[in-house]
Amino acid sequence: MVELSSRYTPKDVEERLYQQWESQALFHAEPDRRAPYTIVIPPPNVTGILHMGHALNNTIQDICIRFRRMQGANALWVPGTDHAGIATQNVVEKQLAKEGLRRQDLGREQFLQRVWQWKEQYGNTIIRQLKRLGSSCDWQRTRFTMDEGLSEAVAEVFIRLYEKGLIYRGNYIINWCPRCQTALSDEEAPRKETRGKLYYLKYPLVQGSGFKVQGGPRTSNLEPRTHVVVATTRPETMLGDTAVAVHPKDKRYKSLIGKTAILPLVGRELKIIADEAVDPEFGTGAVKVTPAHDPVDFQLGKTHKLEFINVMTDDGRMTNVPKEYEGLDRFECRKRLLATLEGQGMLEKTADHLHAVGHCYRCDTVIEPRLSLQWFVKMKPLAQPAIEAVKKKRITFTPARWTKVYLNWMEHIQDWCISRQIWWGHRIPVYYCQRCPADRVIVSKTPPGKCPKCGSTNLKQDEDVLDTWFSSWLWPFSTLGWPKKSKDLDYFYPTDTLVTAPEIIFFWVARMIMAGLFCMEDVPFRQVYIHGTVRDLTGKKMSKSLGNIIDPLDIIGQFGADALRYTLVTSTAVGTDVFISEEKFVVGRNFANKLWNVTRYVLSTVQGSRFKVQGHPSPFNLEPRTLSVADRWILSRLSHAIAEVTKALDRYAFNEAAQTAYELIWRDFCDWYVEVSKVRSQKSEVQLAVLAHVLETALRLLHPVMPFVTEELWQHVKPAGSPASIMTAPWPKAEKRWLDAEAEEQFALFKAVVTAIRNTKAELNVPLETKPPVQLSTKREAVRRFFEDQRPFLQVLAQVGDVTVGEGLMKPRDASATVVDGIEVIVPLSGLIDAAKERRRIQARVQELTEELGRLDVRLKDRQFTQRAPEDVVNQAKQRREQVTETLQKFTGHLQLLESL
RNA sequence: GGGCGAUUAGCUCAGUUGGUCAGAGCAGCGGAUUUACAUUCCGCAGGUCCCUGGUUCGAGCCCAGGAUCGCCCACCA
Repeated sequence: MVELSSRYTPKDVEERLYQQWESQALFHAEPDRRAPYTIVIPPPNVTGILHMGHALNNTIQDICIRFRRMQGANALWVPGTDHAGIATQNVVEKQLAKEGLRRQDLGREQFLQRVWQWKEQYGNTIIRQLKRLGSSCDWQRTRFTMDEGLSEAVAEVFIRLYEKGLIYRGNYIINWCPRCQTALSDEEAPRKETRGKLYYLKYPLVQGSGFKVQGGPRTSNLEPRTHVVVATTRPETMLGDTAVAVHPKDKRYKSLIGKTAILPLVGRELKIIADEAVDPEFGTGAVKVTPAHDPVDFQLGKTHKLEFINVMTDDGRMTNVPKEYEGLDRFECRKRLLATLEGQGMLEKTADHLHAVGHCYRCDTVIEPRLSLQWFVKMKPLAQPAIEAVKKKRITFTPARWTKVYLNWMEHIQDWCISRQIWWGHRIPVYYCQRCPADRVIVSKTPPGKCPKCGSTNLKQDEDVLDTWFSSWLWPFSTLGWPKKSKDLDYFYPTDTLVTAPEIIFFWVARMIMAGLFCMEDVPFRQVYIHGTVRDLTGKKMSKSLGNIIDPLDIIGQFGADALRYTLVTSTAVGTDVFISEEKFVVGRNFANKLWNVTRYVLSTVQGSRFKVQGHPSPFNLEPRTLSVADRWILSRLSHAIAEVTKALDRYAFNEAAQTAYELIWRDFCDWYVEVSKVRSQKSEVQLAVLAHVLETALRLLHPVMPFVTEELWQHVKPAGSPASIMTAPWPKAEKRWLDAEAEEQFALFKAVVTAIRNTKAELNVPLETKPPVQLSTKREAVRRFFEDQRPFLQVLAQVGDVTVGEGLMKPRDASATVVDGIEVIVPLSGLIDAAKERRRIQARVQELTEELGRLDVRLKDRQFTQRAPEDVVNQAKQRREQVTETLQKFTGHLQLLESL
């Protein structure tokens, strides 16, 4: 606890607190008698640094967990990182490259040592940043997907799946990244709309295959057909073509079926086959078939027993091709090949073509679909129960629309390629006996001593490692001890809430559900909240390549983590995207500052009184009779706010929760209650109690959103017998007995009258210190009595002199009168304003404005300006012109009024 | 080719089941400085709630159609 200075300095407060929180293990949770509440943190990539997406994600989770913790739940939030196989390996390889080394130079073992070294040194960055953000994770439980226990879980689930026949190895077309030189799952190879070309290639027909065409491509109409034209976006793959396919019902090609074409440049004979898979509408209706490099062609190859010719190496160079192309990069080969074909007149035409091309999600290299021997997980049997679980609402999505997205993906799920040709990761627990046939595999958690079949000790482990997600999908239970039995697992599983971004639904959410049901026979969590994407003000996703990143750590440095959290959370309605700019964080900072200062004020009023703010009894029992209307009003507002914030947090409406707390604290408490309180006798213990109580409660109410400032301030105002930290203080209860419709109505009336008087004074530029007498006229007797009571408050808040309350009061000729809620507010004006002085002031201002208007007019009439200057500059000038005109009119009105006085 | 979301004040956005919902913040403008807070206070917003129909006593809010923008999914080479 520190002395509260006049300036709020989030940096100092936050720095101190977050280190305290960490060392005191305040967020540690063990199974006990309380109801558990568990939240699953998406383990961030170990190479990652905190970006806005993380900041939003973790702020939301932290709000949830702090909210539940205060509600008395045994709240557990297990933090950690995943090993991010490809990304981490890339990082370390880059490091090596600076030393002129490749990973192969070190060898597998040494390379892995380097990666571990790197992990020890840098892998903690994001964890540290999450702490700085205020995340109240159980840091003692921090896990890493390569930890011993989690690794065991990976091997265990591999074996279980294998034994159930759900893991298999086979040659299929997979997504290959030639840069990372590994296979990728479909999810890791997102498709991007790409402007490409569609090349129309002529494949000559073997003599005797030619014939007259009926309505084929126009060029060959009525001529003896000498060739068939195929269209392709990846011409280089033609070197691996082993057939040409057409649709069986396509009249244009009917008589070509069974004939033979010649592959240009190579000279290979290609059978012309018929298959329903061919779309007669696309291209020429004839398609080249490259079974080793395209998923559809692969299928064709299988059905028609074609040859599979792989024409590319692991790094995307050509192989098994004519000499002049051997060893060329795939795109270089494409260029040269097209040039040659064109020279030979074999390139019929080139058309622009928009298509979706897979890109590596780690390095953005264009994916090469390629035939390769890999391990796969059979997904359909795993997906079925996962679909059921969601359909039966054992898991619910918020917003609900994501349910459909999830179900749609699950229903069309493809098998999952899980082997990766990298070194950093969980090595596949499979061994091959060198003496037995190659397809004989031994699946084992630990290296088997000898082949169970032939007894040979010459065994070799599979070289590949597993997809990182193959360990992440076990996170909800592997972090709690699975496959071992544990108290934690019994107590905390299934967990309650998962908070994540939409792009993670397929990668992780869906797979966790499948893994949970498979391994634990229960869902891993009950609610999934999908928040939005963080975007800049133009709606673009924040990304390094666009250069529109706002660094959360930067914001924390400038405005504080509380400000960051507040602004992020108020900028997003349930499940909508978050649009932010740097200025928006000022709002959060100002709010923290406001809290700081109002606390200072409350503490200062108490000083010297018998009332003790810190340690005052709570819940306090006040006699309703002793409360003023303002007291009753603010207590009522407080109760409403508590109910609303609680309800909002229950339904993930974080923006509404934050907004409600903001309105209560700033608009109601600071702007009105505190101001009113200044009028009353400082010795009023009732008032001091209300001030302290409302402030203290509001701090608790806001704590999940702004943990640092609320913790610090709460230490100064907490009631006797409170816990050491606001984090474990009870969540505020909405006291029904404080709900007070009458007080709310009366105080609203009071505010309306004050505002009306302020308006009148402001309109006429009555100096603040001038206190005009005011008459309030109304027929309602109760209202008259009320204002009689409120006279002193009215005088201070509206800065007025005598207040006359009556019925049917006469309005003097030179008085201003406004009616609010049936009350006529009469402010006599004569003698209030030094008319001459005011007239001079206004005239001077009018002159200034007139001159400015003149300048603007000249400018706007200048064609050079209006036509050549940037549009927004011109618009700005126009806008300014309107403003000036408006202001001038206002002043003219004032002048007229002054004349009439 | 499917699916989803958005369209409300100059800007960024709220508006839970249709009836004080036409709002907030920022920007702008006019004013205030012996103040808990200038990271402040007071006052000022007339915006066809994208368009067109429909349901209803009544619609930003429900329905149908359309427009614009954005996102996701899909093996048309």
